[in-house]
Amino acid sequence: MKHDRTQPKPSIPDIVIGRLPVYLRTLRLLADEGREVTSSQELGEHLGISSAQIRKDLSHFGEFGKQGTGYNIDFLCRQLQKILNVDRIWPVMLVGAGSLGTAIANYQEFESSGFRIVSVMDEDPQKIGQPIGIGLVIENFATLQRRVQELGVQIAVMAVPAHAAQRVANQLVEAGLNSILCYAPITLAVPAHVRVEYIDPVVHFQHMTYYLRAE
Amino acid sequence: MKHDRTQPKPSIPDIVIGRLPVYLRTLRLLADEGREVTSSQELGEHLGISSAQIRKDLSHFGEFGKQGTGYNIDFLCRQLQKILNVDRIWPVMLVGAGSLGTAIANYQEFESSGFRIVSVMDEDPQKIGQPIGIGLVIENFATLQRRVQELGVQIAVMAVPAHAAQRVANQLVEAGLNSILCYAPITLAVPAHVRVEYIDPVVHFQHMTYYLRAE
DNA sequence: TAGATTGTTAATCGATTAACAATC
DNA sequence: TAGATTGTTAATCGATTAACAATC
Repeated sequence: MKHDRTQPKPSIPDIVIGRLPVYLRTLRLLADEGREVTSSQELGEHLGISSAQIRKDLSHFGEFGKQGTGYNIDFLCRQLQKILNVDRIWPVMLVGAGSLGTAIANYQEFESSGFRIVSVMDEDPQKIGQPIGIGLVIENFATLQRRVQELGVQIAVMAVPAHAAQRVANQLVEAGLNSILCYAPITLAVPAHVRVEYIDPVVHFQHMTYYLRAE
Repeated sequence: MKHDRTQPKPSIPDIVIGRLPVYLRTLRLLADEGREVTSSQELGEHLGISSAQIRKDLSHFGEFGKQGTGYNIDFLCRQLQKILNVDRIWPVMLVGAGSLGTAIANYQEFESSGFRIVSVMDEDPQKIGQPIGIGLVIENFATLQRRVQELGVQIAVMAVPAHAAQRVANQLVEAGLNSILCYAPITLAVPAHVRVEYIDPVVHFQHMTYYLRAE
Protein backbone atom coordinates (compact mmCIF):
# COMPACT_ATOMS: atom_id res chain seq x y z
CA MET A 1 0.00 0.00 0.00
CA LYS A 2 1.66 3.19 -1.13
CA HIS A 3 0.21 6.28 0.41
CA ASP A 4 3.23 8.30 -0.64
CA ARG A 5 2.32 10.28 -3.72
CA THR A 6 5.75 11.70 -4.41
CA GLN A 7 7.70 9.88 -7.09
CA PRO A 8 10.28 8.10 -4.96
CA LYS A 9 13.10 7.64 -7.50
CA PRO A 10 12.58 6.99 -11.15
CA SER A 11 16.22 8.00 -11.52
CA ILE A 12 18.60 5.72 -13.35
CA PRO A 13 21.67 4.41 -11.51
CA ASP A 14 24.77 6.47 -12.23
CA ILE A 15 26.72 3.30 -12.85
CA VAL A 16 24.41 2.54 -15.76
CA ILE A 17 24.93 6.02 -17.22
CA GLY A 18 28.65 5.46 -16.95
CA ARG A 19 28.47 2.44 -19.24
CA LEU A 20 26.44 4.08 -21.99
CA PRO A 21 29.38 6.02 -23.48
CA VAL A 22 31.27 2.75 -23.76
CA TYR A 23 28.32 1.11 -25.51
CA LEU A 24 28.10 4.09 -27.84
CA ARG A 25 31.82 3.97 -28.59
CA THR A 26 31.62 0.29 -29.44
CA LEU A 27 28.54 0.69 -31.60
CA ARG A 28 30.18 3.44 -33.59
CA LEU A 29 33.18 1.22 -34.13
CA LEU A 30 30.92 -1.51 -35.45
CA ALA A 31 29.15 1.04 -37.68
CA ASP A 32 32.53 2.11 -39.05
CA GLU A 33 33.17 -1.49 -39.96
CA GLY A 34 30.01 -1.41 -42.03
CA ARG A 35 27.95 -3.50 -39.66
CA GLU A 36 24.21 -2.80 -39.53
CA VAL A 37 22.90 -4.90 -36.68
CA THR A 38 24.30 -6.40 -33.51
CA SER A 39 23.04 -8.27 -30.47
CA SER A 40 23.45 -7.85 -26.75
CA GLN A 41 25.48 -11.03 -26.84
CA GLU A 42 27.93 -9.73 -29.41
CA LEU A 43 28.27 -6.41 -27.64
CA GLY A 44 28.82 -8.19 -24.35
CA GLU A 45 31.58 -10.32 -25.80
CA HIS A 46 33.28 -7.23 -27.20
CA LEU A 47 33.12 -5.48 -23.86
CA GLY A 48 33.64 -8.41 -21.53
CA ILE A 49 30.29 -8.01 -19.81
CA SER A 50 27.11 -10.07 -19.80
CA SER A 51 24.44 -9.68 -22.44
CA ALA A 52 21.87 -9.47 -19.65
CA GLN A 53 23.55 -6.39 -18.27
CA ILE A 54 23.44 -4.64 -21.61
CA ARG A 55 19.77 -5.42 -22.12
CA LYS A 56 18.95 -4.34 -18.59
CA ASP A 57 20.90 -1.11 -18.93
CA LEU A 58 19.15 -0.20 -22.18
CA SER A 59 15.75 -1.16 -20.80
CA HIS A 60 15.92 1.83 -18.45
CA PHE A 61 15.46 4.07 -21.46
CA GLY A 62 13.11 2.22 -23.77
CA GLU A 63 12.94 -0.66 -26.20
CA PHE A 64 15.56 -0.40 -28.88
CA GLY A 65 15.85 -3.94 -30.21
CA LYS A 66 13.87 -6.53 -32.08
CA GLN A 67 13.41 -10.08 -30.86
CA GLY A 68 15.23 -12.55 -33.00
CA THR A 69 17.24 -9.84 -34.73
CA GLY A 70 18.99 -7.66 -32.19
CA TYR A 71 19.72 -3.95 -32.47
CA ASN A 72 20.02 -1.72 -35.49
CA ILE A 73 23.38 -0.11 -34.87
CA ASP A 74 22.67 3.27 -36.41
CA PHE A 75 19.38 3.57 -34.60
CA LEU A 76 20.82 2.59 -31.23
CA CYS A 77 23.72 5.01 -31.70
CA ARG A 78 21.33 7.84 -32.31
CA GLN A 79 19.23 6.89 -29.32
CA LEU A 80 22.25 6.73 -27.03
CA GLN A 81 23.46 10.06 -28.33
CA LYS A 82 20.09 11.58 -27.46
CA ILE A 83 20.06 10.00 -24.03
CA LEU A 84 23.56 11.26 -23.27
CA ASN A 85 22.78 14.67 -24.74
CA VAL A 86 25.57 14.38 -27.27
CA ASP A 87 23.26 14.88 -30.24
CA ARG A 88 24.82 18.34 -30.26
CA ILE A 89 28.25 19.92 -29.74
CA TRP A 90 29.16 21.08 -26.24
CA PRO A 91 31.71 23.86 -25.94
CA VAL A 92 34.56 23.00 -23.56
CA MET A 93 37.05 25.24 -21.78
CA LEU A 94 40.57 23.85 -21.42
CA VAL A 95 42.65 25.21 -18.56
CA GLY A 96 46.38 24.57 -18.67
CA ALA A 97 48.49 24.77 -21.82
CA GLY A 98 51.41 22.61 -20.80
CA SER A 99 52.39 19.39 -22.44
CA LEU A 100 49.16 17.62 -21.53
CA GLY A 101 46.96 20.62 -22.30
CA THR A 102 48.57 20.83 -25.72
CA ALA A 103 47.88 17.17 -26.37
CA ILE A 104 44.25 17.65 -25.40
CA ALA A 105 43.94 20.75 -27.58
CA ASN A 106 45.38 18.79 -30.50
CA TYR A 107 43.06 15.83 -30.10
CA GLN A 108 40.87 15.68 -33.18
CA GLU A 109 38.24 13.22 -32.04
CA PHE A 110 36.29 15.30 -29.54
CA GLU A 111 34.18 16.90 -32.23
CA SER A 112 32.68 13.63 -33.48
CA SER A 113 31.81 12.69 -29.91
CA GLY A 114 29.93 15.86 -29.05
CA PHE A 115 32.59 18.25 -27.77
CA ARG A 116 34.65 21.17 -29.02
CA ILE A 117 37.43 22.93 -27.19
CA VAL A 118 36.53 26.55 -27.69
CA SER A 119 39.07 28.19 -25.44
CA VAL A 120 42.43 27.38 -23.88
CA MET A 121 43.66 29.33 -20.88
CA ASP A 122 46.85 29.57 -18.92
CA GLU A 123 48.32 31.89 -16.33
CA ASP A 124 51.81 31.97 -17.79
CA PRO A 125 52.39 35.30 -19.60
CA GLN A 126 54.94 33.50 -21.80
CA LYS A 127 52.18 31.27 -23.13
CA ILE A 128 49.33 33.74 -23.44
CA GLY A 129 48.91 34.73 -27.07
CA GLN A 130 50.63 31.65 -28.48
CA PRO A 131 48.66 29.52 -30.93
CA ILE A 132 47.48 26.09 -29.76
CA GLY A 133 45.37 23.29 -31.18
CA ILE A 134 43.39 24.04 -34.33
CA GLY A 135 42.87 27.77 -34.69
CA LEU A 136 43.03 28.61 -31.01
CA VAL A 137 45.21 31.02 -29.08
CA ILE A 138 46.15 30.64 -25.44
CA GLU A 139 44.12 33.13 -23.45
CA ASN A 140 44.70 34.83 -20.13
CA PHE A 141 43.17 32.84 -17.29
CA ALA A 142 42.28 36.13 -15.65
CA THR A 143 39.59 36.60 -18.31
CA LEU A 144 37.91 33.32 -17.39
CA GLN A 145 34.64 34.68 -16.05
CA ARG A 146 33.96 36.83 -19.08
CA ARG A 147 34.91 34.14 -21.59
CA VAL A 148 32.77 31.52 -19.90
CA GLN A 149 29.79 33.79 -20.28
CA GLU A 150 30.61 34.82 -23.85
CA LEU A 151 31.09 31.23 -24.96
CA GLY A 152 28.27 29.69 -22.94
CA VAL A 153 30.54 26.99 -21.58
CA GLN A 154 29.48 24.58 -18.83
CA ILE A 155 32.32 22.08 -19.06
CA ALA A 156 36.00 22.51 -18.25
CA VAL A 157 39.04 20.28 -18.53
CA MET A 158 41.79 20.92 -16.05
CA ALA A 159 45.31 20.09 -17.18
CA VAL A 160 47.18 21.99 -14.51
CA PRO A 161 49.75 20.94 -11.89
CA ALA A 162 48.37 19.42 -8.69
CA HIS A 163 49.47 22.37 -6.59
CA ALA A 164 47.36 24.75 -8.66
CA ALA A 165 44.35 22.49 -9.12
CA GLN A 166 42.18 23.48 -6.15
CA ARG A 167 42.69 27.17 -6.76
CA VAL A 168 41.85 26.79 -10.44
CA ALA A 169 38.80 24.70 -9.58
CA ASN A 170 37.55 27.39 -7.23
CA GLN A 171 37.73 29.91 -10.03
CA LEU A 172 35.99 27.61 -12.48
CA VAL A 173 33.15 27.15 -10.03
CA GLU A 174 32.98 30.86 -9.40
CA ALA A 175 32.82 31.46 -13.14
CA GLY A 176 29.72 29.26 -13.24
CA LEU A 177 31.02 26.00 -14.66
CA ASN A 178 29.28 22.89 -13.40
CA SER A 179 31.24 20.03 -14.97
CA ILE A 180 34.97 19.48 -14.58
CA LEU A 181 37.23 16.82 -15.98
CA CYS A 182 40.33 16.93 -13.80
CA TYR A 183 43.67 15.52 -14.92
CA ALA A 184 45.44 16.72 -11.78
CA PRO A 185 46.12 13.95 -9.23
CA ILE A 186 44.03 15.45 -6.48
CA THR A 187 40.47 15.15 -5.24
CA LEU A 188 38.85 18.55 -5.57
CA ALA A 189 36.56 20.14 -3.04
CA VAL A 190 33.62 21.62 -4.93
CA PRO A 191 29.99 22.51 -4.19
CA ALA A 192 27.42 19.76 -4.59
CA HIS A 193 26.03 21.13 -7.85
CA VAL A 194 29.40 20.72 -9.58
CA ARG A 195 30.30 17.36 -11.03
CA VAL A 196 33.95 16.38 -11.21
CA GLU A 197 35.42 13.38 -12.96
CA TYR A 198 39.05 12.40 -12.66
CA ILE A 199 41.72 11.00 -14.93
CA ASP A 200 44.88 9.90 -13.17
CA PRO A 201 47.10 7.33 -14.87
CA VAL A 202 48.88 6.60 -11.59
CA VAL A 203 45.64 5.34 -10.06
CA HIS A 204 45.37 2.85 -12.94
CA PHE A 205 49.02 1.84 -12.74
CA GLN A 206 48.81 1.20 -9.01
CA HIS A 207 45.62 -0.76 -9.47
CA MET A 208 47.45 -2.98 -11.95
CA THR A 209 50.59 -3.48 -9.86
CA TYR A 210 48.51 -4.90 -7.03
CA TYR A 211 48.16 -7.98 -9.20
CA LEU A 212 51.78 -8.08 -10.30
CA ARG A 213 54.85 -9.64 -8.78
CA ALA A 214 58.39 -8.59 -9.59
CA GLU A 215 59.82 -10.47 -12.55
CA MET B 1 29.59 -27.82 7.57
CA LYS B 2 32.38 -27.19 5.12
CA HIS B 3 33.82 -30.29 3.65
CA ASP B 4 35.52 -28.34 0.94
CA ARG B 5 39.20 -28.00 1.82
CA THR B 6 40.13 -25.64 -0.98
CA GLN B 7 40.31 -22.02 0.06
CA PRO B 8 37.13 -20.71 -1.55
CA LYS B 9 38.01 -17.02 -2.00
CA PRO B 10 40.07 -15.06 0.41
CA SER B 11 40.53 -12.65 -2.49
CA ILE B 12 39.83 -8.99 -1.97
CA PRO B 13 37.22 -7.30 -4.17
CA ASP B 14 38.75 -5.52 -7.14
CA ILE B 15 36.64 -2.48 -6.40
CA VAL B 16 38.41 -2.18 -3.05
CA ILE B 17 41.83 -2.39 -4.72
CA GLY B 18 40.73 0.35 -7.07
CA ARG B 19 40.17 2.75 -4.19
CA LEU B 20 43.50 2.19 -2.48
CA PRO B 21 45.51 4.34 -4.92
CA VAL B 22 43.12 7.19 -4.24
CA TYR B 23 43.55 6.75 -0.50
CA LEU B 24 47.30 6.70 -0.97
CA ARG B 25 47.23 9.82 -3.11
CA THR B 26 45.19 11.66 -0.50
CA LEU B 27 47.39 10.53 2.37
CA ARG B 28 50.50 11.72 0.59
CA LEU B 29 48.87 15.07 0.04
CA LEU B 30 48.15 15.32 3.76
CA ALA B 31 51.72 14.28 4.52
CA ASP B 32 52.98 17.04 2.22
CA GLU B 33 50.93 19.50 4.23
CA GLY B 34 52.85 18.38 7.30
CA ARG B 35 50.00 16.43 8.83
CA GLU B 36 50.92 13.39 10.91
CA VAL B 37 47.64 11.68 11.71
CA THR B 38 44.20 11.50 10.17
CA SER B 39 40.97 9.62 10.71
CA SER B 40 38.65 7.62 8.49
CA GLN B 41 36.17 10.41 8.96
CA GLU B 42 38.53 13.11 7.72
CA LEU B 43 39.63 10.99 4.79
CA GLY B 44 36.04 10.24 3.92
CA GLU B 45 35.12 13.90 3.91
CA HIS B 46 38.05 14.66 1.62
CA LEU B 47 37.04 11.95 -0.78
CA GLY B 48 33.27 12.16 -0.53
CA ILE B 49 32.85 8.63 0.74
CA SER B 50 31.80 7.19 4.09
CA SER B 51 34.26 6.60 6.90
CA ALA B 52 32.85 3.10 7.27
CA GLN B 53 33.88 2.28 3.75
CA ILE B 54 37.44 3.39 4.33
CA ARG B 55 37.74 1.37 7.53
CA LYS B 56 36.19 -1.66 5.88
CA ASP B 57 38.46 -1.39 2.88
CA LEU B 58 41.58 -1.16 5.03
CA SER B 59 40.42 -4.00 7.27
CA HIS B 60 40.92 -6.42 4.39
CA PHE B 61 44.66 -5.95 4.81
CA GLY B 62 45.24 -5.58 8.52
CA GLU B 63 44.86 -3.14 11.37
CA PHE B 64 46.55 0.15 10.65
CA GLY B 65 44.87 2.55 13.07
CA LYS B 66 44.57 3.26 16.76
CA GLN B 67 41.28 3.68 18.54
CA GLY B 68 40.73 7.21 19.68
CA THR B 69 43.57 8.52 17.53
CA GLY B 70 43.14 7.44 13.95
CA TYR B 71 45.87 6.62 11.45
CA ASN B 72 49.50 7.64 11.34
CA ILE B 73 49.75 9.03 7.85
CA ASP B 74 53.35 8.03 7.12
CA PHE B 75 52.76 4.52 8.37
CA LEU B 76 49.55 4.03 6.43
CA CYS B 77 51.20 5.39 3.27
CA ARG B 78 53.98 2.86 3.59
CA GLN B 79 51.53 0.05 4.18
CA LEU B 80 49.42 0.98 1.19
CA GLN B 81 52.53 1.21 -0.96
CA LYS B 82 53.46 -2.30 0.09
CA ILE B 83 49.99 -3.64 -0.54
CA LEU B 84 49.90 -2.07 -4.00
CA ASN B 85 53.46 -3.20 -4.73
CA VAL B 86 54.60 0.35 -5.33
CA ASP B 87 57.30 0.19 -2.67
CA ARG B 88 59.59 -0.13 -5.70
CA ILE B 89 59.88 1.39 -9.19
CA TRP B 90 58.18 -0.40 -12.06
CA PRO B 91 59.60 0.10 -15.53
CA VAL B 92 56.99 1.14 -18.08
CA MET B 93 57.03 0.99 -21.86
CA LEU B 94 55.31 3.86 -23.65
CA VAL B 95 54.04 3.18 -27.14
CA GLY B 96 53.16 6.16 -29.29
CA ALA B 97 55.17 9.36 -29.44
CA GLY B 98 52.54 11.74 -30.68
CA SER B 99 51.24 14.71 -28.79
CA LEU B 100 49.78 12.62 -25.98
CA GLY B 101 52.75 10.26 -25.79
CA THR B 102 55.04 13.24 -25.48
CA ALA B 103 52.96 14.63 -22.63
CA ILE B 104 53.13 11.29 -20.86
CA ALA B 105 56.87 11.05 -21.41
CA ASN B 106 57.29 14.53 -19.97
CA TYR B 107 55.21 13.87 -16.88
CA GLN B 108 57.50 14.11 -13.88
CA GLU B 109 55.32 12.60 -11.18
CA PHE B 110 55.35 8.93 -12.17
CA GLU B 111 58.63 8.30 -10.41
CA SER B 112 57.35 9.27 -6.96
CA SER B 113 54.35 7.00 -7.45
CA GLY B 114 56.29 3.88 -8.34
CA PHE B 115 56.74 4.07 -12.11
CA ARG B 116 59.40 5.05 -14.61
CA ILE B 117 59.04 5.26 -18.36
CA VAL B 118 62.09 3.42 -19.57
CA SER B 119 61.37 3.28 -23.27
CA VAL B 120 59.26 5.13 -25.82
CA MET B 121 58.44 3.52 -29.13
CA ASP B 122 56.83 4.59 -32.35
CA GLU B 123 56.48 3.22 -35.86
CA ASP B 124 57.10 6.51 -37.63
CA PRO B 125 60.65 6.58 -39.10
CA GLN B 126 60.54 10.38 -38.82
CA LYS B 127 60.22 10.08 -35.07
CA ILE B 128 62.56 7.22 -34.36
CA GLY B 129 65.83 8.56 -32.98
CA GLN B 130 64.35 11.85 -31.79
CA PRO B 131 64.79 12.72 -28.10
CA ILE B 132 61.69 12.61 -25.88
CA GLY B 133 60.95 13.07 -22.20
CA ILE B 134 63.91 13.11 -19.84
CA GLY B 135 66.90 11.42 -21.42
CA LEU B 136 64.95 9.10 -23.69
CA VAL B 137 65.06 8.60 -27.42
CA ILE B 138 62.16 7.34 -29.51
CA GLU B 139 62.85 3.74 -30.44
CA ASN B 140 61.70 1.58 -33.31
CA PHE B 141 58.53 -0.30 -32.42
CA ALA B 142 59.89 -3.22 -34.42
CA THR B 143 62.43 -3.83 -31.64
CA LEU B 144 59.67 -4.20 -29.05
CA GLN B 145 60.15 -7.85 -28.18
CA ARG B 146 63.88 -7.50 -27.55
CA ARG B 147 63.54 -4.29 -25.54
CA VAL B 148 60.79 -5.70 -23.35
CA GLN B 149 63.08 -8.54 -22.42
CA GLU B 150 66.15 -6.36 -21.94
CA LEU B 151 64.29 -3.92 -19.72
CA GLY B 152 62.18 -6.46 -17.83
CA VAL B 153 59.01 -4.50 -18.48
CA GLN B 154 55.56 -5.82 -17.63
CA ILE B 155 53.55 -2.63 -18.06
CA ALA B 156 52.81 -0.66 -21.20
CA VAL B 157 50.99 2.59 -21.90
CA MET B 158 49.37 2.89 -25.28
CA ALA B 159 49.07 6.39 -26.70
CA VAL B 160 48.35 5.44 -30.29
CA PRO B 161 45.46 6.21 -32.64
CA ALA B 162 42.36 4.04 -32.28
CA HIS B 163 42.86 2.43 -35.67
CA ALA B 164 46.28 1.10 -34.63
CA ALA B 165 45.40 0.12 -31.07
CA GLN B 166 44.34 -3.49 -31.49
CA ARG B 167 47.34 -4.30 -33.67
CA VAL B 168 49.71 -2.67 -31.19
CA ALA B 169 48.03 -4.45 -28.30
CA ASN B 170 48.50 -7.80 -30.05
CA GLN B 171 52.21 -7.11 -30.32
CA LEU B 172 52.48 -6.02 -26.72
CA VAL B 173 50.85 -9.25 -25.62
CA GLU B 174 53.10 -11.24 -27.89
CA ALA B 175 56.12 -9.49 -26.42
CA GLY B 176 55.03 -10.74 -23.01
CA LEU B 177 53.51 -7.68 -21.39
CA ASN B 178 50.64 -8.36 -19.01
CA SER B 179 49.40 -4.88 -18.02
CA ILE B 180 48.26 -2.23 -20.45
CA LEU B 181 47.00 1.27 -19.85
CA CYS B 182 45.17 2.21 -23.02
CA TYR B 183 44.49 5.81 -24.01
CA ALA B 184 42.94 4.80 -27.33
CA PRO B 185 39.13 4.98 -27.38
CA ILE B 186 38.60 1.30 -28.05
CA THR B 187 38.00 -1.82 -26.01
CA LEU B 188 40.89 -4.18 -26.69
CA ALA B 189 40.58 -7.91 -27.17
CA VAL B 190 43.33 -9.55 -25.13
CA PRO B 191 43.95 -12.93 -23.47
CA ALA B 192 42.62 -13.41 -19.95
CA HIS B 193 46.03 -13.10 -18.29
CA VAL B 194 46.46 -9.56 -19.60
CA ARG B 195 44.93 -6.72 -17.65
CA VAL B 196 43.85 -3.60 -19.52
CA GLU B 197 42.72 -0.32 -18.03
CA TYR B 198 41.32 2.50 -20.10
CA ILE B 199 41.51 6.26 -20.11
CA ASP B 200 39.10 7.98 -22.45
CA PRO B 201 38.12 11.58 -21.74
CA VAL B 202 35.12 11.29 -24.05
CA VAL B 203 33.61 8.64 -21.79
CA HIS B 204 33.84 11.08 -18.89
CA PHE B 205 32.48 13.98 -20.91
CA GLN B 206 29.51 11.98 -22.10
CA HIS B 207 28.85 10.77 -18.59
CA MET B 208 28.71 14.39 -17.45
CA THR B 209 26.49 15.65 -20.26
CA TYR B 210 23.81 13.15 -19.33
CA TYR B 211 23.15 15.38 -16.34
CA LEU B 212 23.34 18.64 -18.29
CA ARG B 213 20.77 20.59 -20.19
CA ALA B 214 21.59 23.17 -22.85
CA GLU B 215 22.07 26.64 -21.40
C1' DT C 1 38.14 9.08 33.53
C1' DA C 2 35.82 11.03 29.26
C1' DG C 3 36.09 11.45 24.47
C1' DA C 4 37.33 9.76 20.18
C1' DT C 5 37.94 6.44 16.79
C1' DT C 6 39.00 1.93 15.40
C1' DG C 7 37.78 -2.84 13.47
C1' DT C 8 33.95 -5.76 12.82
C1' DT C 9 29.33 -7.52 12.63
C1' DA C 10 24.89 -7.72 10.84
C1' DA C 11 21.50 -5.35 8.24
C1' DT C 12 20.50 -2.85 4.32
C1' DC C 13 20.86 -1.57 -0.02
C1' DG C 14 21.77 -1.99 -4.86
C1' DA C 15 23.64 -4.32 -8.90
C1' DT C 16 24.13 -8.40 -11.65
C1' DT C 17 22.51 -12.54 -13.53
C1' DA C 18 19.69 -16.47 -14.90
C1' DA C 19 15.74 -17.69 -16.91
C1' DC C 20 11.89 -17.35 -19.87
C1' DA C 21 7.62 -15.68 -22.11
C1' DA C 22 6.98 -12.84 -25.96
C1' DT C 23 7.77 -12.20 -30.60
C1' DC C 24 10.42 -11.02 -34.71
C1' DT D 1 7.48 -22.93 -38.72
C1' DA D 2 12.06 -23.01 -36.21
C1' DG D 3 15.60 -20.30 -34.44
C1' DA D 4 17.15 -16.29 -32.37
C1' DT D 5 17.03 -12.59 -29.35
C1' DT D 6 14.63 -9.21 -26.88
C1' DG D 7 12.70 -7.04 -22.46
C1' DT D 8 11.58 -8.22 -17.89
C1' DT D 9 11.07 -10.70 -13.63
C1' DA D 10 12.77 -12.79 -9.65
C1' DA D 11 16.73 -14.69 -7.51
C1' DT D 12 21.35 -14.19 -6.46
C1' DC D 13 25.17 -11.98 -5.46
C1' DG D 14 28.05 -8.40 -3.66
C1' DA D 15 28.92 -3.83 -1.76
C1' DT D 16 27.80 -0.24 1.49
C1' DT D 17 26.34 1.36 5.81
C1' DA D 18 24.87 1.71 10.60
C1' DA D 19 25.93 0.52 14.90
C1' DC D 20 28.73 -0.71 18.67
C1' DA D 21 32.06 -3.15 21.69
C1' DA D 22 36.80 -2.56 22.26
C1' DT D 23 40.30 0.39 23.47
C1' DC D 24 43.62 4.12 22.85
